[in-house]
Amino acid sequence: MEFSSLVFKALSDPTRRSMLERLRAGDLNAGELAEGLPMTKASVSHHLSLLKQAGLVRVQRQGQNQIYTLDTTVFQEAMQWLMDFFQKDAKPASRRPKG
Amino acid sequence: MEFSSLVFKALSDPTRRSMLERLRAGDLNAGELAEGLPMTKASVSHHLSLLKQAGLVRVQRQGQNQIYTLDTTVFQEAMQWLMDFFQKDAKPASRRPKG
DNA sequence: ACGATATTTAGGCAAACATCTAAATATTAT
DNA sequence: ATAATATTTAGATGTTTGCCTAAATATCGT
Repeated sequence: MEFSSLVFKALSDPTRRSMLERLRAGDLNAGELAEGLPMTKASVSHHLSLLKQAGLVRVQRQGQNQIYTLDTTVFQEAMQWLMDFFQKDAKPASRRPKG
Repeated sequence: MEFSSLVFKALSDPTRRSMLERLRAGDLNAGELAEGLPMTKASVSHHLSLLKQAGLVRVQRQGQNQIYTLDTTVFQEAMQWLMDFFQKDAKPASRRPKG
């Protein structure tokens, strides 16, 4: 699946957005991310997998825990796509390193 | 469905993103938006309906045609949500560069 | 009003999604 | 090696999505 589709699809679910928002305050492991959510840890794991696929989070094992961290690079790319809609004439898409 | 979910879900489909990108160059009617797309006009209409629901486009009849226009307000709101992930106001993430 | 054109709505179908339970994997402690 | 803990993966199920064809609606030109 296309990269942008993966990202926006990942962002289209309220559970996943809530997870991302909680990660703003600092890294959390899978169990912590599952706390307070009205679903099983298996389901949370599935959501995390989608966020990871989209590149919105990175994960790193620390003992028995998997620690999730925001990866803001992709946020920036999504933002850039949206921002382009405010430039009147430019041709769309085609991510390039700003030049 | 939640507003943000509607918006990101609308953006998560490549056909719909392509439509939005084409609308950047100027308003188009449904038929023009359907041109070159590998699907029926009925399917295009369905996509347009989702974009409209998300508030990403406005529509206005002109004779037999329905003219679609970008509505950048919602783009701005989505962008704001993404942008908040770069504000350092929250407690800084405890990230180790590598281990 | 009638027929042509533009577009949407309705009904149906296969694929994808969100969720669950159960089982598997990875790590730590004994 | 075994048990306990943390997390993911697999399999199942109901819902949603994206597409189609066929039918309905809206407008225009005659």
